[in-house]
Amino acid sequence: MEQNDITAYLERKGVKPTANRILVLKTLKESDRPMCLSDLENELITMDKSSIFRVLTLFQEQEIVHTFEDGRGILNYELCTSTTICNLSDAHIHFYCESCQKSFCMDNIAIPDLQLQEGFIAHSISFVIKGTCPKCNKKLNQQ
Amino acid sequence: MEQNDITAYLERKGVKPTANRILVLKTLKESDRPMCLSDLENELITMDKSSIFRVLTLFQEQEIVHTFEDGRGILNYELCTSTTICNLSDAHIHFYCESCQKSFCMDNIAIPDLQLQEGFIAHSISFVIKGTCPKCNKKLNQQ
DNA sequence: GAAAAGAATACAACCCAGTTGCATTCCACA
DNA sequence: TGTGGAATGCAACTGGGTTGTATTCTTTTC
Repeated sequence: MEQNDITAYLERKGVKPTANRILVLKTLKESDRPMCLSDLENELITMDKSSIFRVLTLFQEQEIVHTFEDGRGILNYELCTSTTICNLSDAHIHFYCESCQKSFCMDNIAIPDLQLQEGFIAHSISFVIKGTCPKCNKKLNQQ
Repeated sequence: MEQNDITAYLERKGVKPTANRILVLKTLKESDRPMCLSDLENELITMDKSSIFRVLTLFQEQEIVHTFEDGRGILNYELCTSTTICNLSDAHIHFYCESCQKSFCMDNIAIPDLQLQEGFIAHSISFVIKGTCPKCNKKLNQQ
């Protein structure tokens, strides 16, 4: 994605496109997997942790990213890919690899209708499967 | 549940039934909901946090309790109700109330078969629905 | 029944992800 | 070009979880 596109996208979302915000959005876009705060810290050595955090918080408010907890209880950030992705209806499942500590999107697994007990009202869901990813399974098998 | 039953249960699980361990197990048994470390801290003022933690760790190893993260990324402890509850096959969904910060078991909602992508191997699952519980919804409606 | 060995516990300190206060810098607009 | 508000960096804090270690308790052995 071009710098111009990123700028335009931020503006469309009502966010002033500062250098840092462009940087964070670009990094998230270029990553094929969700990232946590420390992932971004390691990637963006020019930015302070608190600045990254505030950008991510803003992005969340403007529904540019959404979050979920991986298997360790650590927040992961992921770009919203459509206007509706943040809604309950099309939330998706994440996979957390206990070997390499990375999170993956399981876009292809649909979450079935869940019939909650009387009185419970759902706002969001967080479905995480923990295990080992293909790469790590391969490595483990070779040993 | 009687003290004797608790003692016997611990012994059956290969755990020496010390006063603290009996206390923790009793507290968990008497709670109708999963508890986190600080819940137990507040309840068991005679016990140190680290002691509770070590008892819970031991209970986990002996499959007396299992854990899951609630919506805040905080570990919750819950008694294993059968010999198989800790397996992937009969894991269940939890509900986290964002209003009162309590976790609930949704025993009655079965988790459907999940077809993972090639190469991924699941060890455990953690499905949490966030929202508001019946009690809080009632309160909110009255306002 | 006392001493020795080992397990359980309390206390204190630490780790780390997340968060906040505040001073400084940047930038748009007058 | 000066000014006000937004954005940022730095430092410090919070809270859940965890660990090292000294002390206490329990069990074993003689």
